[in-house]
Amino acid sequence: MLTVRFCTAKRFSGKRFEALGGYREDWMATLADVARHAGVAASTVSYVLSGKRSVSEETRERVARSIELLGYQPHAGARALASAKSNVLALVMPLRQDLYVPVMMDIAIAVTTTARRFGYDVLLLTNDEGPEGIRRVATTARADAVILTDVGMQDERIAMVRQTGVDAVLIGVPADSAGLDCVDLDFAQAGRLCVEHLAALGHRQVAFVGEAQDTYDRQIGFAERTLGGIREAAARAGVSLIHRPCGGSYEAAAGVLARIFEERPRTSGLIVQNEAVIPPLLSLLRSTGRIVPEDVSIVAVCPDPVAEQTSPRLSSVSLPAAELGTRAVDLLMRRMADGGRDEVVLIPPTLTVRGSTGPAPQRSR
Amino acid sequence: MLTVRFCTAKRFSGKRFEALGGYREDWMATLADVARHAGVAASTVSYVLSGKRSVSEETRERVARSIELLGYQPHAGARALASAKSNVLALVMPLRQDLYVPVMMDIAIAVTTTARRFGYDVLLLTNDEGPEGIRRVATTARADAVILTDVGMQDERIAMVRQTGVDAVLIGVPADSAGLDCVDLDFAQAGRLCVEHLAALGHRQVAFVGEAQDTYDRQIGFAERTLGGIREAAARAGVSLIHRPCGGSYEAAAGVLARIFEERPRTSGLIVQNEAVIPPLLSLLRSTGRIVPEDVSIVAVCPDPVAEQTSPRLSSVSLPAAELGTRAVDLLMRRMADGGRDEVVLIPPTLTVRGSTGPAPQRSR
DNA sequence: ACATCCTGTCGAAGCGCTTCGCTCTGAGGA
DNA sequence: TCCTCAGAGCGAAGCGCTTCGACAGGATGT
Repeated sequence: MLTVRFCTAKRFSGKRFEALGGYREDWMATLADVARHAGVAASTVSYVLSGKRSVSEETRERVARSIELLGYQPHAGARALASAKSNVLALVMPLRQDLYVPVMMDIAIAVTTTARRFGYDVLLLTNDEGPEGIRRVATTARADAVILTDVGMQDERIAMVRQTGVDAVLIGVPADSAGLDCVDLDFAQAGRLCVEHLAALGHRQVAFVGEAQDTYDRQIGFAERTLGGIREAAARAGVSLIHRPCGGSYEAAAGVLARIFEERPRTSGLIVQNEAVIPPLLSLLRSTGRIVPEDVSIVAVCPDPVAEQTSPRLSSVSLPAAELGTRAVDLLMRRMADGGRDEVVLIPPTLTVRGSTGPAPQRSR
Repeated sequence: MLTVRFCTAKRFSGKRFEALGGYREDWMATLADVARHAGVAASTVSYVLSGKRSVSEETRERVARSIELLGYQPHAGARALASAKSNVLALVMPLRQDLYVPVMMDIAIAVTTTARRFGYDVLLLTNDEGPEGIRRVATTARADAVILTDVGMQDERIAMVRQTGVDAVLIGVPADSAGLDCVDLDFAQAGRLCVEHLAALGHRQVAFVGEAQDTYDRQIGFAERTLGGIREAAARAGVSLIHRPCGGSYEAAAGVLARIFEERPRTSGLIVQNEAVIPPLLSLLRSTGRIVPEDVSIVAVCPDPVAEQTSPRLSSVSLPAAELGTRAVDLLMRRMADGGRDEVVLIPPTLTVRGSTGPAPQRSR
């Protein structure tokens, strides 16, 4: 086998370096070195690498051997400069770190691994740079495209995307999605599924423990859509519904829960969206003597692992975070290749029945 | 005010472009354009930007105006090529996504925002590329340095760091840290604090509910060190200790807890490290009729927000995830500037007493 | 008075890669 | 037989920026 002889992070080569003083242990082969070693022109090596022109089988192999032997790796910056493509995409993470952390994490990981499959690397942007981060990354050609997460109905980042004309895919759907590619779970349908499931089990009084109030204030799309779907299905199924936003703390959950049963003691079905609330909620129900699912049924909208980590396991509509990330990258790649379809991809939700839902208790209770 | 006239993500300029056909709405100013507009040499503009040579106040202002007017942004790739510095650092995320997700997230966010302050962007690497990802990113000059998280006592990525000679900082401390900069919470001390706190409250039988068994199998540093600290302090304080690894699921927690009280019914103090276990644990204690802290005291090693989201709030040694990220970047910047000090920075832990710990119950119980 | 040192600026070379246009061969069609 | 054309390879120009050496001219030291 041939072995890599030199391969280090510091690149030293070229005239500038040789003029400076010569040999170094840590030396990086350049395309020119490969060409020289293989006895061909630099352009030929480039064509071998890119496949953009045909190269005879023979030279291709010779070049490949030289590449291997010299441990050649193309310089990303030089490539970006010459080809006007950085092969990097930027992932913009949400404003608040407190919310749906596991979801964001899954998205980030899925985006990164999927991007790699297409030869792209992922640059992480936090929102403390604001929309300017998008401009910066786009105009300095640090990234070729961006993926936005945690998209609000009105999102200032969208204006920046439009202004710079950078290719983008949103995870989440804004009010005006004209000219944009978006992907999201069909939260309205998710909401409907929850209600229909409870209704089918005979529950007539349902409470929706939603996201924190400020999520609604900021008009984050998925929260509004879920609520919409729930309301619609409740009306259709003749289920009486109350909606209570709820922060992630134990106290918030306690307050909300108390108020729900105070106002409507007959409440037998709970729909939960804010995953942080789930542990407190279960704990509170238990300590107030309500058995799940005999007395109260719970259905959640959350990632499957979360639903499976409680006791009893939660019936839930799963939030396929990884799929969102993967699909976003797919859309982005297609957009960069063929141009955008300005498509809104809504992933159809599925409800998995686990141990937290059962028939509504008899009236005689 | 002067306004930016052209500013888009697509860059079109230079001879290659003009030869190709001329004017486009979306046009990007280059350094040469700025120079021409300001009536100076390109190098002068460069020096204005970098400050590496003195430029008269007058020309500096003229150049600044031109930059503003043309909406000039330097091309990252060109910079990287010419200066042999990408101004990017790579953050390598852990193998498993299941563990300490909020911690990783905080680290990622802290690293990103801190890096920005130094003019660096952050590239996200997942471990499914393995150590090769580090090589790739280093040898293609996509990143100037790397930050490793979730470092094991024996970590194959370290060999790659040594081999490529890329600047690196580890979050976590490996068995052999020679030639490396590391930063971590002083987990041994954290463990000691937990034991000492319980001992001071009179607890004589303590159980350590640790990380999942495979975390110990993989010899992740922090898990071993915590255990070490706990053992040492227990021996010193005359506290009798058992250690039970515990996965994150409800069932695992139930099993471990049951076994603990079976083996040693007098157990009155619990130390918890795996934050996923906390909600199930509290829930189980309640349902088996043990009151916290009257019957059982709990002290956790976890991020403050986690400790504050339960009822009762947990006395805990805080895991300063954000600080780890910030410090890692600081170390890295210093390393790139002055060379490495090969330093292991251990952040001194602090224990915050909250509602979950109290005096040990009387023997007569 | 001279050699010497800054300061501020310029021009040119260079970073490592892609891509365009050209040349040369040999095969195939008319 | 002549022309065409695809295949294979080369050379050079170019991407947009940094940096080195040079140089003009004024200030400084002796």
